[in-house]
Amino acid sequence: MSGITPANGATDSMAVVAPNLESTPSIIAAHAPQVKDDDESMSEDDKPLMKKQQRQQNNKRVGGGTSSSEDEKPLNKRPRASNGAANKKRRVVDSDSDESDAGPSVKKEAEPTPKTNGTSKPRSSTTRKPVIPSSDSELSEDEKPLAKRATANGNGTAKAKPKPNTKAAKKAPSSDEDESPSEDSESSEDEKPLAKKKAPAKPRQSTSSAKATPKSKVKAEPESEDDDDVPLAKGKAKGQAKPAAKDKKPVIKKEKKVKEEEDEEDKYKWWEQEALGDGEVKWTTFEHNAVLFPPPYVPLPKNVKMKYDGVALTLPPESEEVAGFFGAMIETDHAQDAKFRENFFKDFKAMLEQYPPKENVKVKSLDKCDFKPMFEHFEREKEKKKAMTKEEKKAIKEAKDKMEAPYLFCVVDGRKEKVGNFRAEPPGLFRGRGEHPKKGTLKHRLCPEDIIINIGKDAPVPVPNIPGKWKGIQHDNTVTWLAHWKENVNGNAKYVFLSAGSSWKGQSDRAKFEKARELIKHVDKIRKDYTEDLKSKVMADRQRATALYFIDRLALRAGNEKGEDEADTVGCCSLRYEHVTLSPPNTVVFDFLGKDSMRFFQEVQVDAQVFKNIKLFKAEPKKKGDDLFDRLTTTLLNKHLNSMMPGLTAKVFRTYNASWTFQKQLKHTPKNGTVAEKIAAYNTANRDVAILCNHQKSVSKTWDVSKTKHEDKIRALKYQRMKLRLQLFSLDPKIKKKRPDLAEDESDMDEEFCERHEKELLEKALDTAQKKFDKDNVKLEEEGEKKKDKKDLEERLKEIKEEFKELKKERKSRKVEPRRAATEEKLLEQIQKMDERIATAKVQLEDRDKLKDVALGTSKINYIDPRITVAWAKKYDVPLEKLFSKTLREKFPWAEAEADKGWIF
DNA sequence: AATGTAACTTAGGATTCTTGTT
DNA sequence: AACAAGAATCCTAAGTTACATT
Repeated sequence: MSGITPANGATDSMAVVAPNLESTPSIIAAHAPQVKDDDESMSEDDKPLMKKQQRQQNNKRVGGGTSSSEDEKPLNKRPRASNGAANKKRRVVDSDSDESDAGPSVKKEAEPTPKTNGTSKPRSSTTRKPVIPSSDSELSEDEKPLAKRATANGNGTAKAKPKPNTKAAKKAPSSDEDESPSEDSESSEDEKPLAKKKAPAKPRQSTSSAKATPKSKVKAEPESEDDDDVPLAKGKAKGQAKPAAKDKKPVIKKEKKVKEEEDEEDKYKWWEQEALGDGEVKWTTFEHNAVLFPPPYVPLPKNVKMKYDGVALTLPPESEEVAGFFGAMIETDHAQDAKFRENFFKDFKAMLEQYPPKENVKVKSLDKCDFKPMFEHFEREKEKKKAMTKEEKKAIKEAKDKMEAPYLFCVVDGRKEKVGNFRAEPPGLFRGRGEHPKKGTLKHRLCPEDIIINIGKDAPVPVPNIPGKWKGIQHDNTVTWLAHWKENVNGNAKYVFLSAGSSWKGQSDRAKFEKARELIKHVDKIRKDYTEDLKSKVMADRQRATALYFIDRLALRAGNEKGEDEADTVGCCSLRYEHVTLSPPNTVVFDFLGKDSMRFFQEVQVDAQVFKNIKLFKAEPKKKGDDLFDRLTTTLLNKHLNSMMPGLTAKVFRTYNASWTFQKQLKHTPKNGTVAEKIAAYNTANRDVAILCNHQKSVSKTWDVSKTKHEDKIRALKYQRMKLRLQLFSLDPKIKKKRPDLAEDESDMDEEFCERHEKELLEKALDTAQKKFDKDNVKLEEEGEKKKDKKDLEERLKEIKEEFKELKKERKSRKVEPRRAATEEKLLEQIQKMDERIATAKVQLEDRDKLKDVALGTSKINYIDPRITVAWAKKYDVPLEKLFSKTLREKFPWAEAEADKGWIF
C-alpha cells in the first residue's frame, strides 16, 4: 500500500487480512451490569462492594462465554447512527439536577437496562477483549476468563491513519460562550463546561540558541579548566583520584587491583541500597567520553547524480547529502507522503539555495527530481557489503568496535557502568509518526558546539572525535545524563543516558514497580472515592473522577496537552468531544489516536454514572473539537492522586494494572503441562497485558502471504491424511461404518487445491531428482568415474511423471490403492499422527494470527514487574532464558536476585 | 494559570542477528 | 549453503512528570 491513507482511519489496512469491517463495530460482549439509572440507586453504589461486584461481572463474561445468564450474551451493538437517534430524544433532560446529589439525570428516561441483550449479535472474530484489571478481592472469580470490555478492534490494529482533525477548533474555542452552557442546571455554575481552557494558542517557537544556556551551571567551554583534555582512556583507575568525599553510598573499595575491581563491580548489588530520588545527589565522580559523532559525509562517486527534469545535477556535498537522504527513501511510504515531501522539499530547496548544482539549474518541483540513480547506488553498495567475505566483514566490525570501545562504558563513583545511546544522532529526515506536521524536515548534523556534557569535576574532559569544542561542560551531580543537545526540528532536548542495565536505570525501574505495588494498598480506597466523586456536584471533581475511572479501567495515559506543531494525539485528559461516542444504555465507544498515533478503538461498558457523566460533559454548548474534560488537566489530576498516596501519578496505574493483570492471568498456567505449554500460557498472559495497554505493531506487509503459506501447509497435511484414509477404505470398506468419523472428508480439500498441490509436488519431485542427478555427477567426476548419462535423468523424470499420473487418477476416482505394506493398524496410526500434526499446526496458525498486530515486548520491558516472571519461572520450573532475552536479563538482575517462587506483586 | 524547561520513561519501526528449513 | 522467518537489538520519537518562570 502506498502511502495513501484512507481518509478515515477506519479502513486502513486493507491489504491485511482483517476481514471485519470496522464499520460494524463489533459487539461488545459486555455484560450488562445492572445499570442503575438514577442516582438514587447510585447510593448503593457507594458501598464498596458494589463496584467490585460489577467488575466481577465484567470479568466473567469472557468472551461470549457460555455462561448462561442472559447478560452474558453479547449485547448488540448499536450502530452509532442509531444511537444518535435514540439519544436525541432524551438528551436534554439528562442534565438535570437531581436531587440529592448533584447527580444529573432524572430518572426519566430510564435506560432500558440490560435486557437488551437479547439481541445478540455475533461478535466479530477479531474482537479482542482486554482483560480488565480488578481488585484483589475478586481474585477467585477472576480466574474465569475475563472478558469485559470487548474491544472492537476491528482490524483493530490498524494504525490508523489519523484523520486529521483539525485541532483548530480545539483550542480556539468559543471561549466566550463559556458561560452559556445553559441551564444545564447541573448545578453551580461550575458545572458548565468551560469553554476553553486555553485561549490564544501561542505558537511556541523554539528559538534555539539564544537563551539556550540552561542552568547557569553550564560553563562555557573555555573557562572550564580542561587542562587535561585527555579523554579518559580506559576508565578505571582514575576515578579514585578524588576520593569521593562524602559519598553517600559507600564506594567500594577502590584500592583493588584492576581485575578484582571488575569482579567487584559485577557484584555491586545496588538494589540492596536505597533508591535515590529526584534532585538528590546521584554521583560523586563521573567519567565518560560523551558522544561519538558519525563520520563526516563522503561524497558519492562522480557518476552518481540525481536528475532534475532529465538533467543530471552535480551537487556540492552539502546538498548532495540531503538529496541522498531522500534518495535512500524513495521506495518507502514516507516518500509518497504529501506532508513529508513538502517539508523535505522546503529544506532541500533552501539547501540548494546555499549549495546549488554546478549546472545552474533551478530546482522548483520535487516531482521533477529523480533520485533513482542515487537510490540504485545505495542498493548496489548494500549488495556489495553483503557480498563481502567473512574476513572483510570481520575487519570492518573490528574497526568499528575499536572506535566505539571508549564510549561503551563510563565510570560512576569508581564503578564501571554501561552507557546507552552514546552515538550522536546522525543527520537525516525527521520521521515523525502519524500526521506530524514536521515530518520530512531535515535534521541537522550535530557538532560539538551543539552538545553540553555533564561530567565529574575532576574527570578529564573528553575530546570530541571530530573537530570542535563542546557547547558547555557542567558538573551537575543531581542528574544522570552524560550529554545533552537540542534537536533542530522540534526543538526537543535529547540526552545520552546510561543503558537499561545500569544501576541508575535499574534503581529507578525498581522504584517504579515498588510504587505500583504500593498502589495496591490504596487502590480500593481510591476506587471507592472516585466512584463517589462520579456524582460530585463540583464539575471539576466529577470530571476528574470520570477520567480516573478511564485511567484505571482502560489503562489510558494521562494525556497532556500538545502543541500545534505536533501530531494530534490524545490521552485521557486531552480527550475531545469527538473521541467518545455514547451508545445507550451504557456503552461508550472510544476512538482516538494515542501515543505514536496508535489508534485506540474500543467499545466499553461503563457504569451508569460514567455514562451519564459523559453525556453531561458532551452536553450542549460543546461540540466537536472541544475538550471532553474541560475542567481537568494532568497537573490537576496528578495533584489529586498525590494527595491520595505520596508519589502517585496517572502512569502508576498503567504499571500497576499491567503487572496485576499479568500476575492474575498467569494463574491459568497448566501445572502439569510441558514447558512449551507453560510458555504458551505465559505468552497469553503477556498478550492480555499488551492488549490492555494497547500495544500494537503494524502487520507485516508479507503477513498475508505467509499466512496463506501456512494454511497451505495445513492443507497439505490434510491432503496426506486424505490419502491415508482412502487407502484405509480400499483395504476395508467396512471401516466407514465402524468409524464414521473417518468417513468425513477433510475440509478445504477441494479438487482445485488437490490439483494445484499435486502439481507442486510434482515440480518439487522433478526438481529434487534433477539436483540429485547433478550432485551425483559432480561426485562421480571427482572420483574420476564416468558421469551418468543424461538419459538416466530423463528416464527418472519420466518415472516420476508417471507416478504422478497415478495421483491424478486417484483424485478422479477418489480411490487409493493401499501402499505396499499398509495395514489397517498402521494406517489408523498414521492418521492419528496426522491429526495431531494438523491440530498443532492449526493452533500455531491461530497463535500467529492473534499476535500479528499485538506487540508483547513493550509491556514486558516496561510494565510487567520482572519479579513476577522470575517467580513464575521458578515455580513452574521454566528456564528464565526462555522468557527473558539476554538484554532483559541484564536489565533485571535485581529481579532474579530478589524474587523466589513465592514472590508476589 | 498558563507556559516553558528539564529529565526521564515508554514506544513502534528499522535493522541486524539467529535459527530453522530446504 | 542459502535463505527466509522470527527474535533481538538499535534507534530515536513521543510520552509523563516536576518544577521554574511569566
